[in-house]
Amino acid sequence: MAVRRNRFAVITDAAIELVAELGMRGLTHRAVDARAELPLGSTSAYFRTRKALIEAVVRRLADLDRADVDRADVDRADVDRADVEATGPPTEPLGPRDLDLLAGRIAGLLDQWLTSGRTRTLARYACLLEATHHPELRDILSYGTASRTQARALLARAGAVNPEQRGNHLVACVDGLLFDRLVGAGSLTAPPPGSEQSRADLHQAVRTVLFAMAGTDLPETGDPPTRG
Amino acid sequence: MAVRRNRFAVITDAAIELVAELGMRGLTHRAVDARAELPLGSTSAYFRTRKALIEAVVRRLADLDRADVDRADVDRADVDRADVEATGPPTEPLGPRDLDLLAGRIAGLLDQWLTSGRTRTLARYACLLEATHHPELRDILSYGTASRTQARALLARAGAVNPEQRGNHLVACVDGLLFDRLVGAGSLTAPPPGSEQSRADLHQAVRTVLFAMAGTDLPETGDPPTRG
DNA sequence: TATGTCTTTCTACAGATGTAGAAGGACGCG
DNA sequence: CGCGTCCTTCTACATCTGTAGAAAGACATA
Repeated sequence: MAVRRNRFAVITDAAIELVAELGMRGLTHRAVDARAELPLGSTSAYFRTRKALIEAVVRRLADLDRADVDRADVDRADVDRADVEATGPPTEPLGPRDLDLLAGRIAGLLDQWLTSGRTRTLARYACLLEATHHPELRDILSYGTASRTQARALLARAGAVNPEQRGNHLVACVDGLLFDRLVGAGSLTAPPPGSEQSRADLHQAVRTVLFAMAGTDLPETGDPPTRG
Repeated sequence: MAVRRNRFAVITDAAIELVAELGMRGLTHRAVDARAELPLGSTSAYFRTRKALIEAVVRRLADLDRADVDRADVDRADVDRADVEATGPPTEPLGPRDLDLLAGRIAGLLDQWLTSGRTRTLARYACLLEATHHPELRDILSYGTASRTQARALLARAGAVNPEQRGNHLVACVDGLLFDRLVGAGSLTAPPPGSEQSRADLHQAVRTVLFAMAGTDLPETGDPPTRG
């Protein structure tokens, strides 16, 4: 059983790499065998049909992502610790300083997904697109569920006008910023990913959106980020 | 020549449909023939290699999208006509009313891409992902170039602090909102696409982001959009 | 009408792919 | 040790796919 569980992980991880590097088209039983350095036929034995293989990949991605978001736990904990003086009840409203801190943390998570986690992020988007024509995948891929929950709670605490709606908008916008950098859409002018400048730019964007969704005026910041 | 040009359009359009419905994996020479109701082998004759076929699809998508964005021409023209009294030079700063108008227009364009243009939008995202591992595609797919230009100009006119940067952020966020609705990520709670409620929600989101990026305070609006 | 040049259609074929089942082997249990 | 069960590996095969080239047809010009 332990061996079997391990095999599952080995296979799905190799599959994720393939999807990230070659797209959904590169996801074949034999290719996974080769990538995972398993004897030919292994993947086919574990996941008899291609659909089963894809589902396994999606499941794995969903698990990994959920763990990521939960671990990051953008709101809560440290924030309360950050402004210690306001150790009120959890409904204590978030101030601009808190939002600033949160923006930084969200940007950090995104940055991680763009650098060390780039493979998984690419695979995730590929699967999201795949889920468009395979509805059963969408149920597995509870995409953004964790982040959505956090965003709503966060905005509620910040006193946003409509936390449910705004939470969705926030997640969508932040995902947009992520995707934009992922595919390097504005590659001509954009700073190289992982650079300090890229990080700062991302931070700035997240900050702006977060404050907007929270319905709070942006506080004056010492460094109006200049670029170009 | 006219015939040939027509064939190109027929083939690439059929290919786009396939990509939208089945993903990149569904894009094969023979499948395109079938979909376009052309004799078997036609697509293979026009685009000998698969790479050539993909490039043709990407090229077509880029053309169609550019035309869309240019036609929409979110800024300019009507806006100047809208507040007639301020028929100043084109550098006349945009006021909140103008931004409101523009937000509505952007939302309208997005709505169109989500309903009647859904096929093309899906295909575009598939190609964007494909461009990740085929750099040569990225050059063709000048993704968001037109919209980015418009966004920068718009924000510059609105007096944003850093139009270049903010323009990119705006486009990224708006694309995020588009993608979110496209894949129906929050499908459980989201209103059905094309509905009036969906449109209103989208409008609200765009409005918020636009004002944030323009660095302008949101004016009080009579209808604080409630949902849920 | 004969000829040459395109375009279009058809055919071939090597290799990849999805899927199923047989063969082989480890391992615990009587 | 013999046996049954599960996991693993190997093999088979029908189908699909990419790609190339031959055959057939349209069409203008001499």
